[in-house]
Amino acid sequence: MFQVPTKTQYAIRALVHLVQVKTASVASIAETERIPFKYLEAIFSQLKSAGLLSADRGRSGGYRLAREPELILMSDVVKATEGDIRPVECVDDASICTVAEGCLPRRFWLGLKRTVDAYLASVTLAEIAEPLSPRNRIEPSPQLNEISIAAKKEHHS
Amino acid sequence: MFQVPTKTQYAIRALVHLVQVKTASVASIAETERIPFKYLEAIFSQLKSAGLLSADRGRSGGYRLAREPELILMSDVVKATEGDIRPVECVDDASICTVAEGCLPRRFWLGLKRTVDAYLASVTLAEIAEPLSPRNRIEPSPQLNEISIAAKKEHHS
DNA sequence: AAATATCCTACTAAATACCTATGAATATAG
DNA sequence: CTATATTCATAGGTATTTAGTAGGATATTT
Repeated sequence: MFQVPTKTQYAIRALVHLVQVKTASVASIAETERIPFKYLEAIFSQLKSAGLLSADRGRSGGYRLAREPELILMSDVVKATEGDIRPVECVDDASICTVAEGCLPRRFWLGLKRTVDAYLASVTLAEIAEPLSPRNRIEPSPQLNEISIAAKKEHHS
Repeated sequence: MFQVPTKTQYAIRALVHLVQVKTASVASIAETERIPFKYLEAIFSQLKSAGLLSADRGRSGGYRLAREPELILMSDVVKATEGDIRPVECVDDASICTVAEGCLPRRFWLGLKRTVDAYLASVTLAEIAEPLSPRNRIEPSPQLNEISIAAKKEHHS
């Protein structure tokens, strides 16, 4: 479950590359990142449509980030390569939920969606692309979880 | 992304049913829950292997929960129907990560996995199967998120 | 004009999700 | 003890999604 498609993994690798290199052609990125050229071309097309990349055609053209990596959330990236996060159909369209039972399952799935969304939106491309210094923080998630669990326990008693 | 397979959705619906009915045959559950009979049979086989269900063969046999619904976590269910949560190969096997760059992406995916795991483990089957009273709480996730986001902001400043 | 890019459309291949079929093993009710 | 109702085991089969290819048109710089 929750296997992240290679498409999205490729997208992230390529974006990280672009953070460091500023601007590059699909061909060069595909080569150094070992990503199938034509596939990456298609992926970049999507990322551009989503407003994450800008492109210049022609000789010495190439792709570059459309805005600062600090302003690119990982949720933006995921939303660009795959669609919206929709764990179950009925989270959009409640009318499907004709099985009665007040649909607590639905609320469960909604909660999952919110949780994932929140996590993805809590990390920026800049954080992921940070130069490989031995002590870089970016520990948003472990703490996030500790807190969540603690909060849950509290609420329960 | 994160489309939850119908298999898991079926599993949950069927388990909820079993919470209320105590014991039932696959056929009866399949009919009332509108789940393909043979498919549900296969799913129950998995759930039994995972230790979530017990079964009695023969004429008035059927399935029942192997333990109290309060002790069945949704993470157990998901783990039973699909495997472990493995957003990216390298979260298990770090040796794949030969692309250098200290692999901050890997930490990002790990964080996602932890977040999802924590959420799934924070809800029990009992909570989802609660009788349909107008005011049943079970708001673990919305609050959980508010807190998380608040905490994140705090941490940021 | 030649070279090097992005861009566009269509296709194939592999994997996965979803479901069906057949029948054996087992227990119970009558 | 036999008919029946159940779980259990194995082997398919179809449809959808994911992953990747192919070929070329279009734009821009040198």
